Amino acid sequence: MTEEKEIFHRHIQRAGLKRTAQRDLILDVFLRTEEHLSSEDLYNLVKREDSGVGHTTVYRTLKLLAEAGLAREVRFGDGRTRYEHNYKHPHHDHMICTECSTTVEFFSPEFEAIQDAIAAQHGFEPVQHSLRIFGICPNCQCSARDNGRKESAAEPRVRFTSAPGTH
Amino acid sequence: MTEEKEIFHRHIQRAGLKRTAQRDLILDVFLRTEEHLSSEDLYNLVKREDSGVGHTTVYRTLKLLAEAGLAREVRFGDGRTRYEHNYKHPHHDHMICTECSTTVEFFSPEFEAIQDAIAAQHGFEPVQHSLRIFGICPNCQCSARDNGRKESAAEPRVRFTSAPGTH
DNA sequence: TTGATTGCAAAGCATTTGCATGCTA
DNA sequence: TAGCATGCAAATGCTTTGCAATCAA
Repeated sequence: MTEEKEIFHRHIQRAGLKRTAQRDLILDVFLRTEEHLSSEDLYNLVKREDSGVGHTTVYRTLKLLAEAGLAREVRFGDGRTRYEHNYKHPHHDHMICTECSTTVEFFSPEFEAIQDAIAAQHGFEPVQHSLRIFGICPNCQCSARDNGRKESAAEPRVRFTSAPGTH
Repeated sequence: MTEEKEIFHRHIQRAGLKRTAQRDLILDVFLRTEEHLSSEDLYNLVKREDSGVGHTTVYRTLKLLAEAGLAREVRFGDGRTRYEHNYKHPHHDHMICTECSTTVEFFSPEFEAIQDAIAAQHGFEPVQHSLRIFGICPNCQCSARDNGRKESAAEPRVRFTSAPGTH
């Protein structure tokens, strides 16, 4: 954690920016929270410790953290940007429950290999990738079974709406 | 194409909806365009043929097409929803150029297999997935070389901004 | 005739920016 | 002291909804 702070301050210096109490606090709270935080989530957490910090600053600081390599943007399909730890949290992908939004992180070397192969096949120089598997988590599968499949074919206007996320 | 229209009308009937000239036109234009269209893109195309059609109708009709299984939502990381053909355009993933936004579609059976395996590993019932590989396309790699790497390390406020898309 | 459809205008939302004030370096 | 940072308010951009008028079945 101290290491991350050093990285942050070094980044700030290199970029000709300034160290401030807000930025320090925001980084601190971010580091203490092992979750996928939206700028608003983090804002709420930070506000608890210093109600004077504004949403804008949190938003801007998250971008700064991403620049510094400490945070990484993730998007799960609800229209909001989240951030996860990036430093010493190597690349991984996500599986997201379409029912309860629980997310599981995973890493598959085979995946990485195939991806590079595909990129090469098309002459692309790979930069990054985003893989999200949407599915129903074990928990929600059980609840569905318990509830005895509530939606059969009765409603007047059927909800055909496609599953969340992108394809 | 006639087939798609039948599917659409059948869907409309089944759902107790109504067939309208606007919907027919929107579907028609959509089918004629083999691209990833945002609701606004499609709106602009449709307007050329009937300036009376509103953006809202296009937007709503695209959702309808998705329900009917004719269109499929895709998101490439700029914050806008696009639609691509879904009928007789089996599942595939995308590779997106971070420079010029060119997209290449691809399909990898190995991928599909591994994904199911991963889902199973975690007890998830897979619903769908989204894989996007961001990279630099052959074309842009050349232009970069031609321009002699314009950005070295001179600018006052360096752009560390992370690559587009999610991770 | 009934109820879905349309399209305008306006609301929602998350994100981003303008700007006067406040603070690091 | 110069110039970056802050945070409020307001703008943005895309998406979604309210609603009165219109139209398909």
